[in-house]
Amino acid sequence: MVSLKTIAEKCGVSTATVSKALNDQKDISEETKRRVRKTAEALGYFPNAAARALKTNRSYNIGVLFEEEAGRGLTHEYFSGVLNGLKVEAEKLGYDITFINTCLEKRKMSYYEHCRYRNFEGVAIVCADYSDPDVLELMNGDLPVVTIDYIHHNCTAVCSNNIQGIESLVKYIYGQGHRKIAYIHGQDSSYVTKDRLASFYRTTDELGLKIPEEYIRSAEYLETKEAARQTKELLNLEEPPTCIIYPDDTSLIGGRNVITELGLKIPEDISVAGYDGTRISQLLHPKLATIKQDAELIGSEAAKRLISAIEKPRTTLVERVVIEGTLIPGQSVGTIEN
Amino acid sequence: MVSLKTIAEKCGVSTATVSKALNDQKDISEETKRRVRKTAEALGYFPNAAARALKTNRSYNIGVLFEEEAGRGLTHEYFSGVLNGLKVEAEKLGYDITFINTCLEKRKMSYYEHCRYRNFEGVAIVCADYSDPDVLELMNGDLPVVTIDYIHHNCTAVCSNNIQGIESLVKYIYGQGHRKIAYIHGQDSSYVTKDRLASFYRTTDELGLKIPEEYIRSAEYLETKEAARQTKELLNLEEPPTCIIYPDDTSLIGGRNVITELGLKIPEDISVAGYDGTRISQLLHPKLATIKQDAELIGSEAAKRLISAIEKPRTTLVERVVIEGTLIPGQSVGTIEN
DNA sequence: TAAGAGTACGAAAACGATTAAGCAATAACA
DNA sequence: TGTTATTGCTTAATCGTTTTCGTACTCTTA
Repeated sequence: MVSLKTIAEKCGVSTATVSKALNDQKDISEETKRRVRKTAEALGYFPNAAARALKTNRSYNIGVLFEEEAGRGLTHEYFSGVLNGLKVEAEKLGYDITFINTCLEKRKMSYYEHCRYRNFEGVAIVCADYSDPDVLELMNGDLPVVTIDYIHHNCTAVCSNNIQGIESLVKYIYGQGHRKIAYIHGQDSSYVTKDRLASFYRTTDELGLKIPEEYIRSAEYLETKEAARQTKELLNLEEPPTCIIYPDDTSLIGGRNVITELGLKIPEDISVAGYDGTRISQLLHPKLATIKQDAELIGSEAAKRLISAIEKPRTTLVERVVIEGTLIPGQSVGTIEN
Repeated sequence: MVSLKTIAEKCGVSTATVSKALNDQKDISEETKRRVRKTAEALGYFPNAAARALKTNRSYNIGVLFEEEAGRGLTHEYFSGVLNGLKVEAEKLGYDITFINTCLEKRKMSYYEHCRYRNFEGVAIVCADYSDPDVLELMNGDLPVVTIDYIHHNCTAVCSNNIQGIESLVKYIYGQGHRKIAYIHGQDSSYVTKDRLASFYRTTDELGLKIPEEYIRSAEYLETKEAARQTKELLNLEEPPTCIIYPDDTSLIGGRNVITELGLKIPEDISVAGYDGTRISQLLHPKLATIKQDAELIGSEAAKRLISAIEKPRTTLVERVVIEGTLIPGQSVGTIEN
C-alpha cells in the first residue's frame, strides 16, 4: 500500500511535508508541492479514510436508517425516492452513505452504537419503527439527526405536507362539483395518517360539506384487498359517494378493479383519487387524480439540512421543513353539475 | 470518548490486556476478562471502526455501485429489489453497505479509488454503465467484485436466467394455443436483451413457429409510449398477432392502454405478456402473465458469493450463478383452439 | 532443586494520517 | 550590523486499536 511515507521517501522529505503539500497548506513551497503531487500521482497514491478518520474524527460518512415496515424494503417507491434524493445530494456535498443496521460483525448492537462505531457524522432516518426504543436512543443521541415524515423534538424533520396535500385534493374534487366524497384512509398511528384525516375533516367542514360517518373508512397503505372491500361497501350504500379518495395510488388499484368488474366506468360513473403520484398512476387510463409527493426533493432537502448541521453545528437550527405536494388532476375525477 | 485506555486505567491493566479480554483471547484469565467486560459495559465502551480498520486492514464494509441509467435511480423496482436482498444478506453476515460514488469530499475520484479510500473489502455492481472505463477499472481491480446481470471474465456474476425465462413464457403461450406471437423487446445492447431475443428465436424455432419479421419490434424498457406505438402498429397488421410479449410489465401498460382504447379486451381479443413480475402486474385485472425475477434472491446470492470471496479468497471460484425466473400465468393470455 | 512448561500480563511498535511546536536559513528593517 | 519576520521544512505526538515479543511468576517433573 502506498502511503504518505512512500511518497516522502521518494521525494526525500518528511511525511508531514507530504501531508501538507497534498492538503495545500501554505507553509510548503510551490516547488515542493508540485514535486509531491507528481510522485503521489505517479505512485497511484490515495489517502486512507480510516487513518484520516481516526486522526481528525471526521468520517464524511452519514448513516441511513431504512427499516421499511410494510415488507417492501427498498422497493417502496416513495421511500426509495427519498433515499435516492438523499444519496445524490449527499454525494454532491462530499459525503458517503451507509445503511445503519443492528448486527454488524455478527454482534448485536443498537443503532446508536453502530453509528458511534462507524463514526457516522450524522443520521438520516428515512423510515423506521418509531416505537422501537433503539430508534429513540438514536434520536436522543448526540449526533445530528434528520427524520423524514416524523417529528421529534430535537431532530430536524423534513415532511411531506399532507395537510396541504389532502386539502388541495379535496378542493379540486369539490371544484369538479362533487359533494359526496368518501375517504378511505390508511390505517396506522403515524403523523401522516393523522394529518391527512384531520385535513380531510377540516377541509370538508370549511367547504360546508356534511360527510356521513360511513364515508370515512379505514384500510391499509399499499394494500389492494382491503381497499377493494371498502369500495364495494361504499358502492352498495343507499346513497353512494360520487368520488372516493384512497390511501394511495397503489391501494386505489384495488378499488379500480372492483369498479371495473361492476361494469362502472371511471370517471363517468364514479370518480377516484389517490395519493403519492406514483409512476404507475400516470400510466393507467384514465390517469389518476393524485397528489405527487416530491420524494427526491424531500431526500435532497434532508441531506442538505443534515450536512449543514454537521458542518455548522452552531448556526444550524432544529427545523421543520415542509415540502408541498403537487396536485395532479389526471382524468379520474369527473365533473358534476350542481 | 471512552477507549481501551479509559477501561485500562479503570481496571488497572494495560490496553493490550483490555483488547485481548474483549476479543476473548486465551491468554487472559477469566477473572480479568470478567472485570474488563464489566467496566467496558459500564462505561458504554464501543470499539472504533476506523482504528480497527487501520490496524487490521479489515473494514467489514462493502461498496455498492448503483448507477441506474433509466433515470429512476433507487426507485427502479427490479434493481432496488436486488439491492434490498443484498443489504439484508450482507447485514446478516456482518457487513455494512456503502454506496460507491465518484466525488467524495468534493474531489473527483474513480470508483476504484473510492473503494481503496474507504477500504471496501468487496464490491457489488448492481447497475452501472459498463462502457464506462471507470467501471472496467473497478472490475479489473484487485478487489472481489460481483456483478448483477452482467458477465465479466474475472468477476463472479449473478444473473437472472433470461433464456429460460423467455423460453417458459413462450412455451406457456404456445401451450395456450397461440401461434402468432409478437415480441416487442427492449432496446439496448445488454446481455439481458440479447439473451431474451436469442431465446425467443430459439424457442419459436424449436416449436416450429414461423415468426414474421414484422412481429419482432424494438421499444424501450419501462417506457410506455414506444410500447403503445408498436402495439398499434402490430394490431394494424394485415395478420395481427394473437399475443404480444412486452419488454417488461411497465411498458406493457402502454400497450394495454392502446388495446383498451380500441375497444379490445384482454385476453378475449388479444393476449399480452410482460416480464419482471412487478407488484403492479398482479394488481391489475386481468393479472398479467409474466416472468417473475426473484430480485431479492439475486441480491442475497450476490452478497453470499461476494462475502465468501472476501473471507475465503483461496477457495472461492469466479462463478456464474443463474437464478431462474418463475412463470406467473396470470389471466392475460387466453386459450385458442387450433 | 534445577530445568522446563504453562499462565497471565505488559511494553512497545505499528497501521496512515494530521498538526502543534520548533528550528534553521533567509529576508527585511532600523 | 544586529534584531526581527518570514519561509519552508522536520520532529514528534497523537488518534484507538491490534499484535508480537518479552517477562515474571507458578507449577511440574525428573
